[in-house]
Amino acid sequence: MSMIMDDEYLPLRDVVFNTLRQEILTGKLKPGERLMEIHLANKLGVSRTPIREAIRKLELEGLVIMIPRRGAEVAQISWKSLKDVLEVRSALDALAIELACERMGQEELELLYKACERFEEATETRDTRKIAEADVAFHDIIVMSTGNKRLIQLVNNLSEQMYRYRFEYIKDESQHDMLVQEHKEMYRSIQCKDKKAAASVVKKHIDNQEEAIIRQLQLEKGEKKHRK
Amino acid sequence: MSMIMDDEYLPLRDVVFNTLRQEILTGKLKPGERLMEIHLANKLGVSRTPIREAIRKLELEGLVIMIPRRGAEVAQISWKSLKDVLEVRSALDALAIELACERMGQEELELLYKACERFEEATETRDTRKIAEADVAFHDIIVMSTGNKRLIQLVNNLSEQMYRYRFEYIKDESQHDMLVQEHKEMYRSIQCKDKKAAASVVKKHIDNQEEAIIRQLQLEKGEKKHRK
DNA sequence: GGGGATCGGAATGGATTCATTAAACTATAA
DNA sequence: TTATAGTTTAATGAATCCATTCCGATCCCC
Repeated sequence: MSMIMDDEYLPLRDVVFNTLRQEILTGKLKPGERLMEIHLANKLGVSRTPIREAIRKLELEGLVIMIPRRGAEVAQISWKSLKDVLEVRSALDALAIELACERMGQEELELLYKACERFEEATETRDTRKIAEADVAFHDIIVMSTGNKRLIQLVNNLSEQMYRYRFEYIKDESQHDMLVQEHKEMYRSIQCKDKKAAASVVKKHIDNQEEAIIRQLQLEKGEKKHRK
Repeated sequence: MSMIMDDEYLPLRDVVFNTLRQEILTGKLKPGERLMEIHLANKLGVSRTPIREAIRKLELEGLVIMIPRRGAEVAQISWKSLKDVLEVRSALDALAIELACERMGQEELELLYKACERFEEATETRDTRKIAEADVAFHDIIVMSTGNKRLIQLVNNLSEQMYRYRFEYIKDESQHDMLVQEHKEMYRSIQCKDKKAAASVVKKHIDNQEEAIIRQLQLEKGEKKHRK
């Protein structure tokens, strides 16, 4: 707990919030695992208060669920809840790219082009981490260009909910060409301000992700059965 | 603080959360007003802890903003932020009604019909409160019928952000006929499973709301100027 | 007389303490 | 041996306490 005062002040509760959030999203804290205040307080070297306040926020985000008089645990991710998230994301990403068609300026368009190229380069390195980052960067430019703060917040939120699966998705190299193609199509659609085309590419993009994630889930299920 | 143990247990923080939330949404707590922990604790007859935890959740919802080392205050609603919310709501409500077209069962369809009738009756009473409730009930049926928990949560959240304006909107009796018509159209579209029509009615519905709210805002601005 | 510094009050940030409750374990009886 | 009841333990809920910081007012010096 020494590297936190880097350049700006952040209340402890927010540090804890971000920490726990990351641990849940990256799978370090597994679904169903109990979040015990004292234990976390010891582990993170703070008192219970910031832990509790962080948990309240995670609760509202749906990342943890509260059981009255029992405490918090990491929310289960069911197939259904994932489908729910993807359904909403699909609509919001479509909205985002339509707005981007209207609102993206010349400089941003160039940034997007560069991000597109960088993503293609990243796929060639086969460095999963790098690919994921380039992908996020690309999508961020689109979403940010809408200038709609609420939309930005919601999309970020929803995409983070799927991070643990995204890694697996990106690992699958057979998908890479398609991903690059889809990104290029998005770029072109925005460049031409063709809202319809843009929206349909995004929806296809998310559908692909959904399929990949479902495959992933079934794979995991299989492994579990096998281990038993 | 005595009527709260009605039938089920609710942690104090959630009681406080709901209370503060209502007061903000109904305008009892005005934008910019400071939320002082001790003061609220005295007022509500609880200690600071549940107050703080409630405020954390309100912060994540965007209803209050935290100023470091200064405390919380009720978030300002700018024209821009309202437009942002409406933009997102429009997309999500459209998604909701499209899904409703696919998924709504016969019983729910009948419920929706009844809600539609009840709304029409409510407009005739001219009881603003009743009308608002009937309106909420109608939309709730649609959103709930999607079965998408995340979508339900988000739409509820976003609509509540506009409650203070909605009252004013509903007061305007010249709009009532149009509202009733739009509700009927929504019902029919869902009944025929006509997704396109449904989505376009919803978008029109929200556009109307936006206009009404803008009128309302300008009115308030005028009043303010006048009072000066 | 004006500007700056210092002191005081007040509010938040965080920790500790106390009470309540629920779950688990053990012991006893059938 | 199993089931039930009682006890114990551990974790959350809530309140109080201490430290830090910030804003404002007053006072002193230029």
